[in-house]
Amino acid sequence: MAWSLATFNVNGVRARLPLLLDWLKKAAPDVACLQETKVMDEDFPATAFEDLGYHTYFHGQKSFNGVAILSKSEAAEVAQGLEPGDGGQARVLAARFKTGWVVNLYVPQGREVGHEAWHYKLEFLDQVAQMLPRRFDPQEPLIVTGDMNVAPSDLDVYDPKRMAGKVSCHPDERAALERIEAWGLADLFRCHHPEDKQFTFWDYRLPQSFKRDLGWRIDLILATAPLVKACNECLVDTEPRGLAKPSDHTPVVARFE
Amino acid sequence: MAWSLATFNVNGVRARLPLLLDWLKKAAPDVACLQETKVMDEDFPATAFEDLGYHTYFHGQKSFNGVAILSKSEAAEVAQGLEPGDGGQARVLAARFKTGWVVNLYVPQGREVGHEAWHYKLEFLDQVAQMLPRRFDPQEPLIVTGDMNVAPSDLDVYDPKRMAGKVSCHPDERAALERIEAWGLADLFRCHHPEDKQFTFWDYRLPQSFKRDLGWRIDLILATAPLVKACNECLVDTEPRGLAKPSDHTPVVARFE
DNA sequence: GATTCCCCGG
DNA sequence: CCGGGGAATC
Repeated sequence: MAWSLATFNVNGVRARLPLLLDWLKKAAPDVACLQETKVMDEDFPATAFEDLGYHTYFHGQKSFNGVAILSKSEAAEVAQGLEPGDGGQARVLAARFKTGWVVNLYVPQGREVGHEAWHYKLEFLDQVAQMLPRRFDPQEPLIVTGDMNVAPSDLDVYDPKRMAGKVSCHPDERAALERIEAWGLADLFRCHHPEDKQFTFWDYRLPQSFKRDLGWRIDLILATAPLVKACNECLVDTEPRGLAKPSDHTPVVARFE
Repeated sequence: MAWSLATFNVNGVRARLPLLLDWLKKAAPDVACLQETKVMDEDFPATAFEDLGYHTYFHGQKSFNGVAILSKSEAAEVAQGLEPGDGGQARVLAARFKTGWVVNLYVPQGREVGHEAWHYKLEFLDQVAQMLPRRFDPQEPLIVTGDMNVAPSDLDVYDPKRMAGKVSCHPDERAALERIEAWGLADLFRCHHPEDKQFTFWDYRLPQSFKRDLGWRIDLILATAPLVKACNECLVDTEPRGLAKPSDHTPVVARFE
């Protein structure tokens, strides 16, 4: 049976609620992975999503970070956080459905290369790489998705020369992402669009960044072999970024047969 | 020639802009006196009002207070502040039109009876009372309007027993307002509606205050004899308080022949 | 530029 | 409850 999954860094679920609900009604993904919900669990607007027929799973904290999974079908199992730990930050939420496990990540942004936050980012990516073989099997259906805060290649940034060696484009970050993929995950968007310069994030601070398409592709849907095979489409839905009061990110959607 | 004047404590011009523009289009007062604009002069959204055919006069400060006068006709003279002074707070703006002077006041709220801010409120009212005979003639057309933060009588509060002696209902505040009126000003709403319990302000903090009509009449239009005579209507326009994202106040409108 | 929280003031 | 402002983060 066909199904679809989306990832969307909403930059505040509460601030994004009207836009997000409209988008869910239209796009109707079976599973939606949200990042940067920026809300404590007791304040998560669960009923708004339940009204649209979604089960809601969320792992938040005050002010920052926060991840959620919305799903039309109920999860058989849910897991929060990373082993051995993710520094008390709400950045990882996984849920098991009939279609397999879905791991939703909000990878640290890292501030600047060399900054303490950047070392934490590399450590975080490394912990993801270590967690995968411990908990999963690359032969089984698995999605690892979210805001990776890494542009996998120079095709994935608007100005690779200017960004070379900078945060999100640094070789150490790319190597860390490649180690995650090397275990047995493929970047679905890139599988289906090997040449496309298509972004998922446009910085608010860059004037007219979206209009001028000065962006980054850092929101990824990675999948193990069975789901790579089953995936018949993976696209960036650029519309929500163009609406009023947008997130700085836009959703990525994958469809499976 | 017939004309109309309105007073409206907007509680933030910028936050109230859509509602305010809609209301101005509908009600189309020739003169609108705004209080609590809460904006510095360089950030006053003048063009939005100019697009509706208003001249704009404003006297603001950062964060608090702030008064403005919008007028379909140009002012011949404009004066800010009180003599000898109003403590550096932007609470007074006067403008002279062909129809006479209009003095727009945002009287201090006073926090609590006995509080330093309350003494400042009494002092402010006293300064208004002293300024009137110094600058104006009660035989000439003059409007003194705005948020007086005083309910003139027990008819002007939802629960006079509970409010007796409290801020906005204290005898000293009422006496100060009466001294202002005694010089030669009449409360136009009360002239036209001697018995009506009609409010202009409903506190956000009281649950359902507007729905349950738990309010105060503290926004007044006072006029000298020639304009009392010319006034054929004075009403509270209750509609804006019922809309989405309302101010805690609603406009009062007077019409003159 | 746009979140969030926390403070002040009504 | 809601406005504005300031700090921190991305």
